[in-house]
Amino acid sequence: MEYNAQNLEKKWQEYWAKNRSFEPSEDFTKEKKYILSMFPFPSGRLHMGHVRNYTLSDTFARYYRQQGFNVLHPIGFDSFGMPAENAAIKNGSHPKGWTYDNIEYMKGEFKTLGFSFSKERELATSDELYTKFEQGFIIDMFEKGLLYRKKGLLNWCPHDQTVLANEQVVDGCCWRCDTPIVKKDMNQYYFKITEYADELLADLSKLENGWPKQVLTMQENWIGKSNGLEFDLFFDDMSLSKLNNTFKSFDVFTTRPDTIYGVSYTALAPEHSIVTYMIENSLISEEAIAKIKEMKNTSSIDRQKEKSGIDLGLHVVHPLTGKKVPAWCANFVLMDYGSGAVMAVPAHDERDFDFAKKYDLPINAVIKPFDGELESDKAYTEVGELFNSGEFDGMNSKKSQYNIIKYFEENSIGKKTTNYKLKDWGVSRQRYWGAPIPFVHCDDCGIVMEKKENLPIALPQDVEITGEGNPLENHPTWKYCSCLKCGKDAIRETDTMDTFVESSWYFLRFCASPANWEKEAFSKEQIKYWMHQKGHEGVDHYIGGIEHAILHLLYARFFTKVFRDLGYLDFDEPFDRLLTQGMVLKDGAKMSKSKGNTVDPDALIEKYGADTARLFILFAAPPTQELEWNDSAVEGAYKFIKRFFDRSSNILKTDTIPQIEHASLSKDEKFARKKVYEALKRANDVYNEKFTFNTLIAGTMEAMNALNTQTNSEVWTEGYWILTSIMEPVIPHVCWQISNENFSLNNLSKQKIIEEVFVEDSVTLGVSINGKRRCEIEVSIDASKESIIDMAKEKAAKWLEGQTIVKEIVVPNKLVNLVVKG
RNA sequence: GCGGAUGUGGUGAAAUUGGUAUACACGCCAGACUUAGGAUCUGGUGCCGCAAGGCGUGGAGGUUCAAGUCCUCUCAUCCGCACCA
Repeated sequence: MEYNAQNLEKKWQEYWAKNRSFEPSEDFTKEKKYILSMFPFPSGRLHMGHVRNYTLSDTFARYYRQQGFNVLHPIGFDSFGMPAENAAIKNGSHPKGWTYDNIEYMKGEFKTLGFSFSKERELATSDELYTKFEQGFIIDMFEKGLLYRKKGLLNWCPHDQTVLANEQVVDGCCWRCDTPIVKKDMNQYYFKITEYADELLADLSKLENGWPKQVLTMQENWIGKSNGLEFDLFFDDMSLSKLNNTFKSFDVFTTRPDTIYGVSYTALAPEHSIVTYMIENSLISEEAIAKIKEMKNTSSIDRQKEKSGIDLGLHVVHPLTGKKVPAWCANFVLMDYGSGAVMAVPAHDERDFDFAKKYDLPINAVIKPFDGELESDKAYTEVGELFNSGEFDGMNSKKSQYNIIKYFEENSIGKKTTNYKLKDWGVSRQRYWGAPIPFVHCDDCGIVMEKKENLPIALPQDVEITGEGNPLENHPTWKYCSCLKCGKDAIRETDTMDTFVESSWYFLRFCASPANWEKEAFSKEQIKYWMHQKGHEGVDHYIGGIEHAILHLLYARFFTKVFRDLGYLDFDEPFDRLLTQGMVLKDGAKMSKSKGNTVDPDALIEKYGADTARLFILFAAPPTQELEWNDSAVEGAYKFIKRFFDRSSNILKTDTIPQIEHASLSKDEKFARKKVYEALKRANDVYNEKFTFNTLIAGTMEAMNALNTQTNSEVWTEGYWILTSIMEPVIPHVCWQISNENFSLNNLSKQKIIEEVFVEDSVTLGVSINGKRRCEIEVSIDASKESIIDMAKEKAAKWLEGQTIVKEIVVPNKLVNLVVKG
């Protein structure tokens, strides 16, 4: 029979659907595996990155099913978000229609790719049922004080007309549309993720064995913990009266308390409250005010280009020396880190040095190298010996930090503090296509939570999406309601939630039995089973792109900890093992529509079939590496499958694996068996530890090549019994076909390794002289060391002439090395 | 600047973790079958050299009987963060 990918694949896809082949069991006594790939946004159709992602998770899922595990391999759609609204504006469609049409199409693509997802647990985060439970969690978090509303300076994208979280600002621009963001003062809801900063950082150590180092480092840097000294700088009398006694002091933070005696000025952020006060009360010149205002309006990128500042004409008193130190306003001081003010030590900090040089401020060195001279043309930032530092003179600067902090604490003039770069997560968005925030604003009662029995607060369908303003705000009736406390007229919150809220708990929702979907988000028992087993917590294999290293993966970790503290679950981390796949490239660049270098999965499947697409993707590179697309290599994958299918005509039909008497076989037959079982060994290694599917496939190809050198049909049959089993996770359709025709599907299960095939009566050893390979010898497996050396000497006689052998090394089964002199 | 990775044939990549470098595949070359081949099968293919032989894992050293693998220095590329006090 001819290999016809299309017919054969369709047949098995129908079979799997009809037999509910991939639904997890509700039997919680079985050992489980939870395999999850990051769910897609329903943008319209799958791209190759998706295909790679889901091929990887599918391969794990199918393998573990064969091994007898109860496997949860769900999929859903991260279906709220801006593109649906943008499409609506462009095409005059409704975001909901656009989204759900796309979902239908993409589900069809999943099917044609043969992905073994659970159909019954499919969800879209824009489903009202999903919104209902999410809003419930939001209310819980508000009650616990983990969600709050405050007015503040926010990242505003003028193009998307919405607020962005800090994590969503990339190089000062919107992560989605690349528009430079501006700061806007407005009300916004925040999750108190900073309350978990320490735990989010500390628990990274629990992930060390399962997560890529790169991701751990990125999260560590993002949280950005630093320890240091915090203290107040007090104004001198003249400054006090200049400020009308409104401010007595301000707070500064430093990680270098050892440089305290070198402080020669202090600098405030342009947004600092003292600077604002001085502007409002005209305490500095018009010219200075204009300059500070300009600093504030400069984008963060431009602000980095050159340091500039204004002398505020104020002085503070140095806490240890009592000397007067000038106070400046400087553009390099950030308002949202620490207290928005710094002590400046130009002698030992590059930024402070640049600024001091520019404005001719004093530079007081207090640390010198242990040996060598201090250079005066740059800041000395290394460890050294303290001088000009009062009672701390002569100390190691690193060690002195402890003593100086202690001195501040003992004298109640400062304290040890920890600062984080991580900010609270701003979650409200001024857009329509998102989950409404379930609160009501009452003139008398303030923010009032919606009652859980009223959930979901669903989106109105009859909206006009114009791109101007918030459609919920503009809707004629939706926002008008009555206060849930006092009954008076009230206004519904019209902001919706950041879509990252949905993706922060979807992996928990998948644990819920569809039978209880209406009733509850998930149950503790279900979560316990799927997320917690054998000392491991979380999803067993989580697979997705590195681009989520911070955003999604940090938020999901935060939610897990919050849900734990709310009593919904009892573990700390959501993902036990994380596999970050590499990008899919073509012509050396990331596949993208704008570059016009995409390959359409649908067209590929139509031409070659899903098995070919899957095989190529897994064979061309290990999962974590970039994958360079190559049309002729795709062709090669197709040819392999075809050969694999054609040669199955050598198999004898059987329901059990043939029992072969190894000793009676010919050399080629023995070799073929050895190659087959080597492939099996390698497969176990790859699926459980290494995940380098390219080598597993190469092993199968080697075994195929070896089988083809002999004609024993029992050896062929055994070979196919095993090879179709280990390849089934990779190229499922053709393997099910071959297995069904010949083995009644009995071989798609755990396979036993037979050790006797690896036992050989002779072995080829390489012979090296001084480590240089010269020739090889074939020796019997039980040959003595002496006889091996004799044989080696004989065979290598040519290279040994006139030489004295000084050392003889035999590495069993590998090589002989003769060390000579002469 | 800080942090994380990666450098192996013409190409994608292997190497049992210190033991015969380049498995497997793509490409290329030759042959067979063919009216034909962008089909199929067989063989060859690291580089230099007619050969003997020599040289080869970004570069330079080192440890070792033995180094792609370990150590030191260095170069290049990619990614992330970045005036974080």
